[in-house]
Amino acid sequence: MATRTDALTRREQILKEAARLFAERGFHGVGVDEIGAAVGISGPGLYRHFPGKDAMLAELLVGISGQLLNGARRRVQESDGGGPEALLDSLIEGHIDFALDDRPLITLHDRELDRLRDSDRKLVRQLQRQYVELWVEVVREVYPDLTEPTARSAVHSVFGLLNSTPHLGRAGVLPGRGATAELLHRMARGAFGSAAGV
Amino acid sequence: MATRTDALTRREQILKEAARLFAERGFHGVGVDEIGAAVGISGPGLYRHFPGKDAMLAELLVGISGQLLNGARRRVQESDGGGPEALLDSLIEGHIDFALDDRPLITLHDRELDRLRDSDRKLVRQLQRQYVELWVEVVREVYPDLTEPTARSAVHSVFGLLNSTPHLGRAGVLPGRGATAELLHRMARGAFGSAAGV
DNA sequence: CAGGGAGGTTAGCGGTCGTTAACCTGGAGG
DNA sequence: CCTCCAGGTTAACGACCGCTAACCTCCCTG
Repeated sequence: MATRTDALTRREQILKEAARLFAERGFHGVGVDEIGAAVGISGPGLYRHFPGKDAMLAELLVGISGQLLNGARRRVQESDGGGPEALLDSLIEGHIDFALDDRPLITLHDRELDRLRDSDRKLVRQLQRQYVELWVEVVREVYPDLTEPTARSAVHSVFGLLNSTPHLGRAGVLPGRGATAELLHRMARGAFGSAAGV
Repeated sequence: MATRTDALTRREQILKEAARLFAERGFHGVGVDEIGAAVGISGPGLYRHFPGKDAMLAELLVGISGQLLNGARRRVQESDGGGPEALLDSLIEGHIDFALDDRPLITLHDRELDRLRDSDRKLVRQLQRQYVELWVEVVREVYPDLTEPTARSAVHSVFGLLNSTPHLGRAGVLPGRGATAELLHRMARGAFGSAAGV
């Protein structure tokens, strides 16, 4: 998942620090000078890499949505034989990995969407919708009693549950990463099960 | 829950509209002129009611946290006899009512906390912590196998689930309010149950 | 009926922020 | 060795925004 070598491109450095700062203080709460300072250059030097501040946010949000969707599609394709239960577990696992490893991005994901230009926002929304629909299909295979609207609501709610990781202790004080992942996984399955008749 | 009559005070109007705007575009993304326009006065007229823009956000966030905590405490006191299961159901119900009826406030609640002055932020955090601890105690009575850190993580996660309502269809297209509340309630209970051994 | 405060108004100041302009510099390539 | 460009720098502009100042006008009260 890294670029080519282990070192980050200046461009990737900028995106990473911008994501962190946007998540911490909000898009409007961070100045370009701060972003520049975070990567060791100052202020307008950023404009050698991005056409503007908006473009950084757009690239981050489109990247997040695309990454989630692509990961889910890959899991669907690699799941021949395991059955829908195993596939749902795989989707949950993938989402949890993302939520635990890229907390700032998860935060941005549903917080700063409205700051995008119309075209970018529509693209992100489309990617998000496809991701949701993919989940809805799998969930309804596992729990056939769920109607489609109910399944969709349930999926959104489980996303809320899984995306709660930024609120779990600023430093991962509580249990270790593995235990947290397991807990979230069990709770997600339990929530889906209770959404259906079970 | 209204003031004295049915009509809102100018001050309450302002708070309500400010909450909506802050939730939609973020604290820094809304200007005082817009807030004023939303209540029919323009710009600096707001300063007859609040010492500054920050004060509006502070009052909103402190109000939210206090309202949640007080509601929960009331439910605890009124629950003599029902047993912990009924009490947990009552807490869940109260939180769902709040999440469904005051979506903008729920959004603000965990999004703009960092924009507060230190003292206000500490107050809000303290109220939030008390609210969480109250839940943790009740949850551990219902599911004694849960360790305290696990129960706390589970509570945060269930909050994430319940607070997902802003993402469920901008207009309540899907099921009706009652059905949504029921669904969220079942999912929350299922999530707690699966967090414990069940 | 005088007067005064509550609750508006508009004009404008001061600071911040995104962006552009103009300039500099080290290192790769012919 | 000259050139040139990628990737910086600082200065500065223009817009916007929070807030204050100064002023106006009802309406309530003694």
